[in-house]
Amino acid sequence: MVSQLNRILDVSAPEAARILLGAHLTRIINGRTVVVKIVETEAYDEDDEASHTFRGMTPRTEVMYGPAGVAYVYFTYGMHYCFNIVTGPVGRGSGVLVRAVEPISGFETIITNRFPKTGYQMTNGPAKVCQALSINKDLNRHDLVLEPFILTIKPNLSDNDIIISTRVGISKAIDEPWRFYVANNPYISKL
DNA sequence: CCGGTGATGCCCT
DNA sequence: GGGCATCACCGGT
Repeated sequence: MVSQLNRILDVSAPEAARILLGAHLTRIINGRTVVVKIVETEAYDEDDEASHTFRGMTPRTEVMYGPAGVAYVYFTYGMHYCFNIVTGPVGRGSGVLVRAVEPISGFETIITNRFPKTGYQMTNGPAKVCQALSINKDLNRHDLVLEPFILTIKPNLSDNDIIISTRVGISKAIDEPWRFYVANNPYISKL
């Protein structure tokens, strides 16, 4: 079945990374609702050396080859999760890493999940986002039109409000301009 | 304020 | 067995 979300994100990873800026994520945790706005993204595509899909499909990356609008959650550095949104057509191993979000509501839950961090430090990094929203391996392959984790696309930001730069924390394809973030937003992971 | 580094487990070669 | 789409802390400035 093809959802509206599925259709909107059935584009290249960099295009999807732009579209996803400003989108909302609604996460229901123990009956409490948390809403955040996506403010920083990175695109990863299968002909991209830095992508998990660069060397082809594996059990871990199979989800990235599936329909757009599904969550790809992976575990890294022995202690952190990162959350991606699958993009592109079925058969294309591509996705967008959510690197930073701005809390919109449900502050108490976020504060609890990120204690003792406060303010911008709560959600200005990909693993921090996962901790704040209680995202772990259980949400891998989750369809983001369904509770308890829903993605809502918002009207595109104007180009003036989007900064493009190189990606963070990778050692290959370090010059590709596939990181996107909202201009002047204090939750950005780094300048 | 900034750079270096330890923590810690899973995936893939 | 190497390396990792990270984070927080520590020490020197």
